[in-house]
Amino acid sequence: MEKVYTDAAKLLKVIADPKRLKIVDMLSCGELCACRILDAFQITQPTLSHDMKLLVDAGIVNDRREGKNIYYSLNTDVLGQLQKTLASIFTEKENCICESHNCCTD
Amino acid sequence: MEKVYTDAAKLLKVIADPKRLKIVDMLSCGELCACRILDAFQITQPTLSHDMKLLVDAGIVNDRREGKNIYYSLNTDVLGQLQKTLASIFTEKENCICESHNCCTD
DNA sequence: AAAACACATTGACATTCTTCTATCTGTGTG
DNA sequence: CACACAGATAGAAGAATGTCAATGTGTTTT
Repeated sequence: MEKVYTDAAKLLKVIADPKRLKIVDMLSCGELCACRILDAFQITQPTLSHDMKLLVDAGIVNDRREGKNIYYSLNTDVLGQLQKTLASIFTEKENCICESHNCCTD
Repeated sequence: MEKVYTDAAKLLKVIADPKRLKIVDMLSCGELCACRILDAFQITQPTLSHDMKLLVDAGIVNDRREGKNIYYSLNTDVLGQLQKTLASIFTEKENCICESHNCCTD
């Protein structure tokens, strides 16, 4: 499968979850430490840790240690790029990704 | 979990797959029948049928029968709305979804 | 140094997703 | 009407995901 699709799908898979979507929304207002995020959910600490790892590994979120705490923030570049990719997939255009892959020719 | 997130997550889960992302991209260039889509992939007919059902059930794709064939097309409204929701989740704004749910207050 | 705190990792279990084979349904054709 | 064709549905097996309790790791405090 073409890299455009597999790359975008990997990112989408990570945010295709209400919990992680809410985490991204929270982080869009600024950096937050894990404990603050945990407060907003009814999940155990390991579960949040696992979700944060998915977000960080995907490059969607950055992490930073400050003393005992880990602070998370959004990687807006990655999210911005994802939005552009989706726009290009959702809409027909001159430089349609579709055409460049010869998937719409008769 | 807030409806904004669960609703968006449902849509994202459906398109968080390279195959279905490519299908959406193909459809962005115009209506296609199932057999044409099937040609672009190395999957069996029931597998495609299952994927198309996910897309149709999510409201992302419309289906229409014409004789023996089923024609699929994009529901651009749903995708447009999804893009707006994502934009509102990814970026901090006056009317941040986040704030309206009291998840970023100290 | 020992204890406490914040978070990560491990391992297990249940759920969901993916994809297949086999079969069914609806539509047109001889 | 019988047959062929396009696609849907059912059922099953394996893979991936979500979540937890238990434990490990790094950091600060006493």
